[in-house]
Amino acid sequence: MDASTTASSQQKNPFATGWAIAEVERDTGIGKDTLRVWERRYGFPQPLRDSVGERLYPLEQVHKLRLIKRLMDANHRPGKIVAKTIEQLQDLLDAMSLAKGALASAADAAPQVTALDANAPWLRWLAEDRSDLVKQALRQHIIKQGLGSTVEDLVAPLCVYVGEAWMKGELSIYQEHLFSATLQQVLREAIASVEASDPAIDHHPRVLLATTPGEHHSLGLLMAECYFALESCARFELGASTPVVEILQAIEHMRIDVLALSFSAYASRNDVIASLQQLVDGVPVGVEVWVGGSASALHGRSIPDGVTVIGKARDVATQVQAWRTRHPERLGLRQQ
Amino acid sequence: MDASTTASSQQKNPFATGWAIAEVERDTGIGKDTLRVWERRYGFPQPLRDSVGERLYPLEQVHKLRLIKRLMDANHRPGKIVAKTIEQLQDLLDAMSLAKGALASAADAAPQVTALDANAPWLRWLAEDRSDLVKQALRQHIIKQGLGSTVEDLVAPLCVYVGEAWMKGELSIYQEHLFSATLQQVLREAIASVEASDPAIDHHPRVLLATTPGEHHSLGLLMAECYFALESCARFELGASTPVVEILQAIEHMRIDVLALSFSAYASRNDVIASLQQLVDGVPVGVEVWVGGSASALHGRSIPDGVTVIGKARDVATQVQAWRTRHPERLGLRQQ
DNA sequence: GGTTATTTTTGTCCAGGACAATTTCGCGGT
DNA sequence: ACCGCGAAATTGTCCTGGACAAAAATAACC
Repeated sequence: MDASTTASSQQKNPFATGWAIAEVERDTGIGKDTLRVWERRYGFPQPLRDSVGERLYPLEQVHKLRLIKRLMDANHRPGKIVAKTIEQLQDLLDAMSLAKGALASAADAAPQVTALDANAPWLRWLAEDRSDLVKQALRQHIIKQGLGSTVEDLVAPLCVYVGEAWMKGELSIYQEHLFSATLQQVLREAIASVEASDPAIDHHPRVLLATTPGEHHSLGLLMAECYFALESCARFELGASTPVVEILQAIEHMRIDVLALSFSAYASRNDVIASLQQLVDGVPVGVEVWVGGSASALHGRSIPDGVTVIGKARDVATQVQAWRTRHPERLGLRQQ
Repeated sequence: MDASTTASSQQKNPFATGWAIAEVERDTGIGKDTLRVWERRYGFPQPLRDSVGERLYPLEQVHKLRLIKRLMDANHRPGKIVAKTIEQLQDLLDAMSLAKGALASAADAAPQVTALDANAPWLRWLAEDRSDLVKQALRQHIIKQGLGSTVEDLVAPLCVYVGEAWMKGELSIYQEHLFSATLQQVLREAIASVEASDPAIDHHPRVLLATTPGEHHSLGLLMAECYFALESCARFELGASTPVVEILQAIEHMRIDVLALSFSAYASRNDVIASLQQLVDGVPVGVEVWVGGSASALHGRSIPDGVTVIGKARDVATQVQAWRTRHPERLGLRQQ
């Protein structure tokens, strides 16, 4: 299958025995200090040394480090997994996506199944790098079924599938990046055309969309934005990984009514709760905090008061309508 | 009600006397090791210590470090400038930017000046969070002057201005995020409409657009994409911060002809060169590597062989045409 | 069950030494 | 004056091994 993929990556030195520590850090995202301390504590990685005594990581170890990083992003702890073999790690990755799939289908089976049928070709297209076909099919679905249905019934489950396929190693990172870019393109396009044909005069609530530091996935936010656009709200995208202080400042300066946040499945429980707490404490009175995403912490009971948890993307529409009945005074104001 | 929890709204420490070394590294781009060795050798910076003995850099020293970094990007040597006062450094910088301004205006005075005049209102709009006005004006400019001219004469200088304004503290981070999002929206919109009305049959060269790990700014890439779209190339966006190995894999699987990279001004010299070296070494024969952006390392002499440095965004068009005359065999192939 | 203490785990920091890679300098030769 | 070329200085990164706070897991408690 992909036995050939490793060939191109090594042609560096006359003595291509491995990578220097700085290169490994860049590639895996694991810091130099961390790499050294793992070696000391767990005995892995165990790099060779060059003529000067500097670490030289063989390709296989770099590969294993990449797997470990994936698992750690999914809240595994290094002490438990670093000693395992590559096969065991791969099994863990597979098992993880299975467990998650079971959980999701238990929660709401119906949409999963319909999406599943439709997905078969999608995943193949992605594996074959035919993002043009994906784009085309998505556009068609939007025209036939509408943006709302596309997001809920197609895009959302598709994201789940891609995440799982990535975990299992069926898709590589670049394919995931490509998928994300493709999706963004189509959704933004759709949002623009919704906006262009929007007859609404009033655009309240004014919504700020953001992600807290450490959360780099912004697809969830984009999906939410689709619904806000359909409800003709004024939307302001701060993008991923914005410091809490900056979010608060933006809310004040821009007379925001609703702050919309998104947390992906791999956000750490504490980060989620701490960020939310900081935000609800710092937000001016009258501003609401809505949060969505697949982070498990959102379904717990330790969410701070004053936070509205949005389960399914479609519920954004409901919430907007509820907000409007709660705030009749804001309507009819012609703003900006 | 939760007056007791106000502790969380506090920024960081009870004693906010300075920044930790990791924060300084992130902000200045100077590595931790380097910061420590400067302290040992030159006596600067001389951070305070917290209760545990860890370095705490006062704001003034961080500011001075920023100035030093800028001078070093312009080929100054640390041993010569680290001992100088802030005023002396500022003088050096002023002299430098004067020299460069003179150089630029000698080369092509007209666009510089026109852009500058037009900017005054733009910056004010940004400071007042009127991204709607920015968006509208950009769209108008595209219609009147075309996408190419808009990118080169408006968007590019605007980015420079925003970067400077941010350095001077006239804009906050959230405003920069907002600006970036606004720009992206308009440019993507323009690219889509260029693509829709593209009569070309052949779409070679096939271009992969990406950014190496650590580089989170993708605006430069988007500007380049505009020109690729105008030349009706097939474009594939990998997005920001993609590991080198993944880029190489994508190139092989997708039969890419040209890899387009971008490095922002904040990229560290070594990262730029190391990544480029790894890429040209790993790329299959026949695939070209083009690189652009405001990173100072690109103008140095240590760029690996086989890399094409693109100075101005407009030159992308020239390069594409040159590529096509170099590869007559690829033209006329109807692909995907 | 849910909340609070205690223990373990884990990432980052520190000091001070070393060395390769780059740049500058000194010098002789065209 | 210009150009090459070895020697010397400069500079960033890597090394070891120790330390500790922040976070997570576990235990203990109400």
